Amino acid sequence: MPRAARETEILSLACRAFGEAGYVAVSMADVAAAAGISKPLIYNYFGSKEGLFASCLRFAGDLIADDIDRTAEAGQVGLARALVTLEGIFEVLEERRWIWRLFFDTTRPASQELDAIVARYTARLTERAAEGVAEMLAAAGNADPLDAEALAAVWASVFDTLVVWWLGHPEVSAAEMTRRSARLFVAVTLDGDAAQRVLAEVGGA
Amino acid sequence: MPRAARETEILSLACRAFGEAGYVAVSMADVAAAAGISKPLIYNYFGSKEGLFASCLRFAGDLIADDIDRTAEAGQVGLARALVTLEGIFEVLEERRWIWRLFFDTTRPASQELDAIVARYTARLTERAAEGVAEMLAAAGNADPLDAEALAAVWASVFDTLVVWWLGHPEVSAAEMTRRSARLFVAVTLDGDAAQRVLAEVGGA
DNA sequence: CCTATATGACTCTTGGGTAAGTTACCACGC
DNA sequence: GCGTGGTAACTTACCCAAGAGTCATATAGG
Repeated sequence: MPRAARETEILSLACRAFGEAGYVAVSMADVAAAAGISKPLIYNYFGSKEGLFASCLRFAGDLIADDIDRTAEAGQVGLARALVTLEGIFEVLEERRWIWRLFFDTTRPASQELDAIVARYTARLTERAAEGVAEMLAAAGNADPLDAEALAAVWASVFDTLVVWWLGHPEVSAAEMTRRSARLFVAVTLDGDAAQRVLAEVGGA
Repeated sequence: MPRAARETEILSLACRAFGEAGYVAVSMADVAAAAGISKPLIYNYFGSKEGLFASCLRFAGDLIADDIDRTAEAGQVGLARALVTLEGIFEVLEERRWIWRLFFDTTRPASQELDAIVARYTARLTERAAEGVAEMLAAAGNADPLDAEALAAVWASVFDTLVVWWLGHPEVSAAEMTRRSARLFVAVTLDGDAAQRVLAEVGGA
């Protein structure tokens, strides 16, 4: 089998393995066995386990980051923007949901190379998140920079949680997830009066 | 040093190490070095790495679960309930924030014993979360069980994210975090109209 | 015959776990 | 007071499995 085809196959299997089980839980022998080849061939093509993971990140990153940029141009703001972004993510991930988790894998080794790749791809995502969060806080008359930081973290984790929940429910389609997300946002926002009441109680500025 | 005192010291250091770095990233040699003792002593007192982690979970669980029950009795519903719960958690964790992460450590080995301990302590938390989520969805006229499941997951991750963000900002007090959380909830809920507009667009039931 | 594809059979490090022994302390009979 | 034995606290030096990474070698197409 020619190198290019073999590399693609290995990469695809590795993405799934890393995404589903996490970096530490996947051994090079596992990947080799899944691909029906021997370990040295993977080392020949990808150099190291870290190198293989780096290739997975680049593959997944190109897929996701482009979509984030695309949906950001729809011109929505606030929660509507969040929902449009989610819709795009669900569509892109439909047949390869596990690649999402590569970027949130806490078991990957602390290496400058991997950090740089993750940062490169998440930069666009976090930038878009920061824009969306800034819109929401501005609408509420809130200019606290730490609030913005915390809210961006919360949004990222909401996205992550919805995708991970979806991973555990393979029968649910991307379109259904989009509708579900919208329903959940509506349910939560309906309770806004309660939030303001509590805010007044705890004396929040 | 007598056994009880030594055990307490090891446990305290192990909780911090596991909580901050995660199960896989902490070696028994690390813990031993931090405690200024040798590895076999830890094995003598805790049996295994998993046993040590189990003890950490029990220690942390007793602290947190009691508080969840306490705040649940305040009788709040919906977002107000979420905020009261968060307030209690922030107070309890003030001086040992890292123990929160023990229960969300995805790098722990898949063992029946650990699963049981985590389940025992999180049962109360997830039960309370399910109640709160049900209240919110009922108010929105939503009876979809999968929506409830997904929203409970989202809430848990929002709590987790806020605590983890707080971990990274040691100078912020528990009271400040409570106020911050309330402000963020208000900012998000203000945008409810947008959510309903999008829901109509995507055709959500 | 030469290069790309491919492998079996290694090495070496990491880290969980253990066997066997050493020291410190304390109760107790004299 | 003081040997003395027993036990709790503690360590050194090791074993062993898992898994990352390598080397010498084999085969097959141009």
